Formats: sequence, structure tokens, C-alpha cells
Amino acid sequence: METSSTHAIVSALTKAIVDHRLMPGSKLAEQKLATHFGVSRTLVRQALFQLSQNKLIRMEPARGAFVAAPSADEAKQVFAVRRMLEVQMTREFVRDITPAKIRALKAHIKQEKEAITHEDVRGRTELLGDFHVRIAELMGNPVLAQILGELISRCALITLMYQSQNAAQHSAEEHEEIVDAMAQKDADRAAELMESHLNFVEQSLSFNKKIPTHDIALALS
Amino acid sequence: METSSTHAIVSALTKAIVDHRLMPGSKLAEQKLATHFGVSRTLVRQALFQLSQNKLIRMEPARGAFVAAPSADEAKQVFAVRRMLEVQMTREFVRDITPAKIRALKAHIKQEKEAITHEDVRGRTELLGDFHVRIAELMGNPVLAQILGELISRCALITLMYQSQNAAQHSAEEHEEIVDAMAQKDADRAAELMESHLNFVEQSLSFNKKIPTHDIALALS
DNA sequence: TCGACTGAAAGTGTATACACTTTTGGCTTT
DNA sequence: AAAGCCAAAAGTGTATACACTTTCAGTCGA
Repeated sequence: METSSTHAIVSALTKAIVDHRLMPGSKLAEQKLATHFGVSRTLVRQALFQLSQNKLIRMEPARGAFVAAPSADEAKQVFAVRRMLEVQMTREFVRDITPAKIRALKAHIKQEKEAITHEDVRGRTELLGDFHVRIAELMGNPVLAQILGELISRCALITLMYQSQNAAQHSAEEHEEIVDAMAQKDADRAAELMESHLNFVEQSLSFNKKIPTHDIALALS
Repeated sequence: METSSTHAIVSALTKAIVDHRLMPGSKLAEQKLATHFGVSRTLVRQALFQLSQNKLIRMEPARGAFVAAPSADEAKQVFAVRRMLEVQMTREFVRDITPAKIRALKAHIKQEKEAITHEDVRGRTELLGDFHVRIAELMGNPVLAQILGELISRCALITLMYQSQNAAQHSAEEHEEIVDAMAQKDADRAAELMESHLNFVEQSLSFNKKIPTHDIALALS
């Protein structure tokens, strides 16, 4: 099962949502999506159910699917979970650190900086989130990596809207500091930096303005 | 959407899997489930997709759905995530503790002990897992509670098979110690106890024997 | 006797059909 | 002109149909 068609739909929609090409609240009509992707509603529905489990969309009975608009409260909870998880993760990462892992993270940060200087908003947001997932992957824990990835996607629904060029720059610099502390095998400092980094990211998304944009065809093309 | 029919199917199957009435590897044939629940395959498929996202079942292309049999490696990863999450959770729980919360946890432990003395295997396993979820709920973080619940269900696929009366007893006692440390607002000690408790639970499931039981109708009735 | 073929039975994957609910646009009424 | 109402249109929820794949039993050949 899990025929790659539905997976393609899930990926496309996830990307569109996380990139904010589909704004929170947008209606996702099944038939429109079906014709857009050239499949029947059946596969679209499968994809929508999957997205609703990831909390990227919300489904109302007999009304359809809408891009999720997490409340400030929920966002705080997601960040609280990320802090719990990632502070400990950082500690444990330092325990089994190797030069190769440090190199991998530094290479990643280099990419981040390039995306930022090129003002590639979409790419930079993805990279800034992937930094955290990459750590989990380098620990050899795919389960952790997947959970973290889902949490971060969920945040992206919020962060991307409010993250400025400045904030992105700052994030990348904090990533660098974290890796430096890791390289020196200073677990406590790395964990502390990770915590304050997450706090910073959370802070930077407090101001709420809503921008409705409901054109599915445009967003996906 | 999310018409309660599929939710009922998901719940029934989840319970059957976590309770080990459906053993790992069992085939879940769509038509059999459909007739059992008195619905069409459509709804069964929705439920199966949901379960596969929770990693309670595994779906193979054109072959169907099977109750998941997590590898030892995956089990370790799940426990690693639980440790990261719950050690920090324990710390933060102590920070905002109240007498009412302590009372709630003590009441829960009392239930655990009753289930254990009555040799109610199914009930005790559920309660021993719920203890951890209850802490998250008492922190007022449903997001955390849900993620933890999913992780624990995933473990239950493994733990229940191997957990002895003795181990259950020990778990309940460790829960008690943890709550005592919490009550004394000793965050460090509570966190330490939680960590060693999770280590203990993980240890107690190392021996692998497989018991195939594939009768769907029997397990669900 | 055992292994490889073969065709039927069973099962999955996708599309379509149809009942029922929500939405919409215009018409009436005030 | 605004509010309420009704019928048509659009959309969702579930069942069914059908093509294609896997499984399995029985047969044939070595």
C-alpha cells in the first residue's frame, strides 16, 4: 500500500503549507485537488487524512479540510515539547560526538548562511528547521528525527509568517554557537544555548497578523 | 469529516493491538475487518492508514496491513526519545507543582496497585502507561500528552508481551518514589528516578520470543 | 516425492456512483 | 435596501465496481 501517488500529494501539500503558499484557513476542496493532481478524490482524501494527523490541516465534518491555524497556546505547547526534547538531545549528542558529525553540522550552517544572504526565504526556513532534524539523524535515531520533523513542520506554520531576515540571521548565528560548544564537548553550554535558541525562536513569533490567501491552483502550480 | 465510524475502528484495533489480542505480524484483511465492523472497506482503509501512521501497523504494497513488530533497535530509539522527553518533563512538572496534582498522581498509583493485586494484566499495563501521560496532562500540555501517548502505545506493542507480575509491581513502586520526590519538590531526584525507571522498563523487555496468533475475529470479539 | 507451472480465488488499489449536507444566489417580503 | 427563505449547485461521506496483484490449490513432469 502507500502507493507513491498519495505520498506525492502529501509532500506537495506539506511543502505548500509549510512554505505558506497555502495560508492558514484556506479551504482544500477535494475535487479541485483531485483534478489538479490528476487523480480521483480517493487518493486526495487519503492524503488529507494523513495531513490532518500531522496537524497541518484540520478537517470539519461535512465541511471539508482547511489549512490549520494553530492557536498561540498550541504553539507554545509545541515549543515546550521541542525544548524538552532538544535540550536533552543536545546533551546526548555531545556524549557521542565525532569530528565527522561536527563537520556535517558546520556544512549545514554554511548552507543556511548562503540561503540567508541570497534572501532565499523558502530555502532558509527549511534549512533552519532541518538543522535540528540533522542532529537527531546524526545521533542515529530516526524515530527522534521523524518526531522532531513533525514538530518543526507544525511550528513552520507559524514561524515562517513572522520570521524576518534579521531573525533568520540571528538563528544561524546561534546554530553556530551551539555547534562550537558541541565541538568543545561542553554539553552543559550546548544545552543551554539550544534552550535559549528555542526561546528566541518562540519569542520571535508572538505578533499575530492573519493573511488570507485562498487560491489553491496558484499556490500549487 | 473524521466520521466517528473510523474512529471507532481505530480505537478497537488500537486496543486489540496494544492489549496483544492481535499479535505482531497478524494480517489485517480489509474485507474481514469491514464485515466485522459492518462497514465498507473504505472506512476500514481510512482506519488502517491512520494506524500505520502511528506505527501500530505496517502496510506493504499490494499485500496488505500487518500488526507491527518493532525491531529491538526501533524499540531502543523509542525509549531514548521517551527518556529525553520525560526527564525534562519531570523537572518542569516539579516547578509548577500543586498539592492537587500530587493527589491526582497518588490516586492514579493506587489504581495501578489495585490492578496489579487483582492480576488484571490488561488494566495494569494501560494504567502503568497512563501514569506518564497523566503527568503531561497535569502540566496542561495536551500536545505533549498526545505525543507521549503515541510513543507509549508504540512501546506497549513490546512491553506487554514481556512484562511480568514482578516487573509491574516494581514499576508501580518506582512511580511512587517519583511522586514522593516530586512532592518534596526535589526536581533533580525526581528526574533521576524517572530516568532510571525508564531504563528499568526498557531493560525488562530484552528477551525476544515470538508468539503468532492470527485469528482476527476471535481477537476482536 | 518433490518442484515447477497454471488457473482460480482472494485481496489490494483506484475510480466512480450516489445519498446526504452545506453553500450559494436569487427571489420574496418587509 | 436588508433580512429571510428556497431551490439549485457544489461538496463531503460511504459504498460499490473493476482492474490488477498476490496467494493458493491442484496438476503435470521429472
